[in-house]
This record gives sequence, structure tokens and C-alpha cells, in this order.
Amino acid sequence: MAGAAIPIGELSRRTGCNIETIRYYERIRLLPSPPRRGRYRSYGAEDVGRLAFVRRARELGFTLDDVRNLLGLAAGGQSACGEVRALAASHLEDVRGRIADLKRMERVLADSVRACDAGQDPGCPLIQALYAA
Amino acid sequence: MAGAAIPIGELSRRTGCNIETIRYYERIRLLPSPPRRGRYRSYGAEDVGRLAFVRRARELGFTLDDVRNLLGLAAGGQSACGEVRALAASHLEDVRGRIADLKRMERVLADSVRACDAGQDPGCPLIQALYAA
DNA sequence: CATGCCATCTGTAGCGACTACAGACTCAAG
DNA sequence: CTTGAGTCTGTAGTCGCTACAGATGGCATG
Repeated sequence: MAGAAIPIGELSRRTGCNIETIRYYERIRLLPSPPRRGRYRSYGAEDVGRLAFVRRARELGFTLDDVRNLLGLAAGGQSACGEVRALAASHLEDVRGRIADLKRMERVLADSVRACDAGQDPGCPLIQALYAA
Repeated sequence: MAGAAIPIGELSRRTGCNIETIRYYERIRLLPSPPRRGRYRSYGAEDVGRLAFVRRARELGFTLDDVRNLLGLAAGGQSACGEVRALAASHLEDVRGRIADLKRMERVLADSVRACDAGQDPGCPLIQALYAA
């Protein structure tokens, strides 16, 4: 019932997480230091689960600090749901803000490119847009 | 007709660009080193224009490398419009990609928060979502 | 003339989240 | 015995700033 003694390369393959990144996570204590077989790190099944969790949280745009909290809350059990919700809600706000920012950029860029294709203006429309806000 | 001998603090105020950032831009040779009055940098009107240009390009999400190119192209004249267009179009692609990424995140996060508010699930829906992709 | 204050100067180090080496070592297969 | 793959540590680089520390300059007030 002990872990399957997974080496780091295998963990990397199973989670899609770069080997260097795994070691980086260990260094900053986001992940626990696994036991060693000789000088090699030896992981178990729950390490695969935990790292996959981290990866997914990262894909949702949580910072590593958020992830650290989420890991703690996930370990804590169902009582933590409220805190998790708060974390997610605040992060959702953040994501929406960034979407709004990017959409503003998109609009200006698309307008400029379109103006450029129309080719009416004397100068380059994008350069113009940048010179006069 | 020479420049108005604008000190860096004034340039900062006029462009909304941090003083440290201005010096940083100079250090990485994004902006030219201005002449000195004694040991103080002394800017002219066209420096205000150039820095404002840089700021706007940054607000549109161009990298500093892109900005460097844009500055060159802007100085080059109308012949560069095609290249500017290409730069902008490729950057627009990038921005759209990032919007798509963020929208994926937004959807998952919003779903989780909603599931949390519904409060039907046994465990925390977000934690669940992170454990099983 | 002394004092204080503001602006400016240089140089360096920190952020977040990796990524990319260099150079050493271990181990199993052929 | 050699070869190749995997792993190890440690350090430095990326991007775009931002935040100091500590020195210096010039001006106004007492």
C-alpha cells in the first residue's frame, strides 16, 4: 500500500508539469519534499494528485500564493468551502477585470488594423493612434 | 526654439510615467539619453511626445521589444505602414488568444462559485473541480 | 550664513513564475 | 566496459517594472 516509488520524470509525464518546475515548487515549499531512494526523489500516488491539483489551479489563473491556500483548505475538509468560495470569487473579479482590459486593447487594435486596410489615411493609422490618444 | 528644458519629474507628470520607469527605459535604450543640465537630465518637447507614444503602446499591450520596433517604424515614415500593420495584427492575435484563455477560466470559476452557492454538493465544488479535471 | 526641504542622481535588489543551463552523479542494458 | 538516459545541485536569466539606500544639488526661509 506504500506509494509506487514514482521518479520525478514519471511524475512530470503524468502531470504535464516540467521537471524543473516540480523542483521549483519544492524549493518554495509549495510541495513537500518527498523521500529519497538514494539521491533520487521518490513520489507516491498522492503526490500525483496534489501536483495535478496545483496545475489545474494554475490553469485557472490562481497565483502560487492562492494555490498554497487552496491546498491547505482542500486538506482541511468541507468546513473550508466558504473560504474557497471567497478566494475563487475574488479571483473571478480579477479575471473579469483582465478580460475587460484586453477587450479595450482588442478594440483599438482591430480598429487600427481595419483603418490600415481601408488605406484612406495619409499616415499610418496605428502610428497616428499612438501619437494622439 | 530649443526644448523647454523639462526635468524628469515634470516629464513624469506630463506622461503619467513613473520616474524610475523613465530611467529604466533609458537604461535599456528604449529612449535616448537626454542632455544634462549639470547632472540633471533635461528633456524637450519631443521627448514628451515619444514617451507618451511608448506609454500608449504599452497600454495596448505591446512588449517593450515591439515598442522599440514601433518607435523605429514611426520615425521611418509612411513606408513602414505595412510593417506596423503586421506587428499590430500579430499582437491582436495574441490578445485574442489571451482573452479566450481568460474566458475559459472565467467560465470554470463562475460555474464553481455558482455551484457553491447552490450548496447541493457534498464537498466543495471548486475543490472537486480541481481534483478531477 | 545656516538650515531644511525637495528634486534629482547612481546603483542594486526584489517581485512572480518559471526556464535554462552547467557540470556532477547513478544506474541499467548491451 | 561503455554508453546513454535519467537525475542531482546550484545559479543565472527572462519581463517590466518598482523600491529602496545613500549621495548630491539648488532654492527658500530664518
